Amino acid sequence: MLGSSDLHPEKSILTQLRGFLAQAHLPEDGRLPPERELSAALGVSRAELRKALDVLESEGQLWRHVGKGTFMGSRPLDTFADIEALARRSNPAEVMRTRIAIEPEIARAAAFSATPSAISEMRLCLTRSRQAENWRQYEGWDTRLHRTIAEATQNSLLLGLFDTLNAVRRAVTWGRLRSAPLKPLTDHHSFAEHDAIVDAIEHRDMAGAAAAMRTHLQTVERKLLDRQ
Amino acid sequence: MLGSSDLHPEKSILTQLRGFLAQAHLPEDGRLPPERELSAALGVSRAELRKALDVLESEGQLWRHVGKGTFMGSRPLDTFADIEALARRSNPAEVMRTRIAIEPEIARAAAFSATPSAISEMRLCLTRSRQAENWRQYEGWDTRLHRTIAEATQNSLLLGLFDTLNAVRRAVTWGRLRSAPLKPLTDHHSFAEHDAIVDAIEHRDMAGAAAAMRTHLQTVERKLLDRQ
DNA sequence: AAGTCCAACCAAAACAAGATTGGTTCAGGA
DNA sequence: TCCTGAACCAATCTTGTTTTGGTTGGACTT
Repeated sequence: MLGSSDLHPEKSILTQLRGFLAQAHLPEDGRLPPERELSAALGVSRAELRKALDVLESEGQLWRHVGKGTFMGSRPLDTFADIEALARRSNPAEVMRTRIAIEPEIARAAAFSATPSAISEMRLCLTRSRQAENWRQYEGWDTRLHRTIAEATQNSLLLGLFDTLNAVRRAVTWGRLRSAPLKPLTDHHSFAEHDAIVDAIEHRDMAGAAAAMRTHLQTVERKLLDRQ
Repeated sequence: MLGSSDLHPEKSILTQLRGFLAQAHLPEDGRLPPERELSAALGVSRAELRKALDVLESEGQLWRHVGKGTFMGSRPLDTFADIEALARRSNPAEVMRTRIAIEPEIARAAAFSATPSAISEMRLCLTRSRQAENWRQYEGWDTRLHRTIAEATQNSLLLGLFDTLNAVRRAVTWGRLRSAPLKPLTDHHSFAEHDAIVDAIEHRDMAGAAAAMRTHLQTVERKLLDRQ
C-alpha cells in the first residue's frame, strides 16, 4: 500500500499543480491548458492530474466544462436571460407553480407600496374585465391587472422578474396549447377573487393580499388541470 | 410611360403573390421560399417580386431578415431580458427587498422537492463556508448554497428567475459598491441561520424553510444598512 | 431617357464537417 | 490493488461553405 515512491502522491501533485498555476501566467479568461497537455507537461498521468483538479474545483478555485476547458475563478453566470431557452426547458405546470410561488409575494409588496392612482387603475381593470365580451378581451384585462399590481410594488427589479415570468408563460402556452379553441366566456369565479386581491391591497393588508393572490392562482391552476 | 403590357404591373404581381401565399401551405415557422426560388416560380423578376414583398412588409403581414429568410406574421420581439438594463434601473436596497420577497418562497419549494443528494450538497456548502479563510471564499460558498437551494426546487423556471436576480445583484453591487475594501472575516452570525434553513429543508418543513430564509436575508439587509 | 432584367457582389445568418475538451470506461500491467 | 494508457462519449468550439435578403452596375428594351 505504501510501496510506491512517495507516501502522498496526490498531495505532491497538488502542490506541484498549485506551483504551476502560481507561476505560469494564464490568458485573459483564466483558461489553463487542456488536461492532456497539462498532464504531459507536469509528467503525471491524466487521472492523477484530474484528482488534483477535483480538489481545486471543490475548493471553488476553478471551474470546468466539457468542450470549453478549465478556468480559474468562479463559474460565471449568464449575463442575460434567454426567454426562449427557459420556455423550452419549462412546461405549463412549472409556470403555474412559479406563479404561485412569486405573485403572492408581489401582491404583498404591492399592499405596502401601492399608490392611490395605482389602486384606481386596478379598479379600472376589474371593471373592464367584467365588461369583456369575449375571452380574449377578458384575458387582456386580467394580464393588465396582474402587471398593474407588479408595477404597484414600485420595485423595478421585481417588475422585471414578473415580466420575464410572463414572457415565459406566453411562450410556453403558445407552444403547447396553441390548439386551444376560443374559449367561451362563461364562468368567471375569478371576478370575486380579483376583487379580494385589490381590496386587500387597498386596505394595506399585506398578508391578506398575498393569501388572496395565492387562492386566485390556485383556482386558475385547478382549471388548468381540469381541462387536461 | 404606360406602353407596357399592363397598366399596373406591380399591382398584378401583388395580387399574384397574395394568391400564392393564400394557397401554398407554408412550413410551421411561416417561412416562405427564398426570393430567388419564388421569383422563378411566379415567373417574375426578383426585383419586381421584391417590390411586392416591400408592400406586404410595410403592411406588417411579413418580416424579413438577411441570412434568415422571409416569414409571415409579425416580427418576433426580443426574447432576451437584459440584465444590464435591469441593473441600471435598480439599486442595492431594491435588490435586497426582492431577495426577501422571492428567496423564502424558493426555500419553501426546495423543502418540498429537494433530493438527498441536493441536501448533502447544501451541507457541503455549509462546511466549506465555515472553513473559508477570507471573505471572498465565504461569499463564494454562500452564493453556491443559495443556488443549490434554488436547484433543489427542481423548477427550471424558478431557477432561471433566481439566476436573473443573482446576475442583477452582482451587477448592481459591482457598479455601486466596487470600492468596498476587502472585508475582514469576522462576525458570521449567518452560520446558524444557514444551518436553520438547511435543517428545515431536510425536515420537509416548508413554512420553517421560508421563515428561516426570510430571517437570514433580513439579517443580511440589516448589515447592509448598518454599513451605510 | 426611363424602366426592366440579369448577373454579380455583400454581409448576416445558417449549415456542415472536423477538431478540442472534460468526463467515463475498461483491459492490461506493475 | 492500484495505476496507466487508450479508447470512447457528448458538449463545445472552430473553420469553411452555403444560403439569404439587400444592393449595385451594366446591358437590353421601349
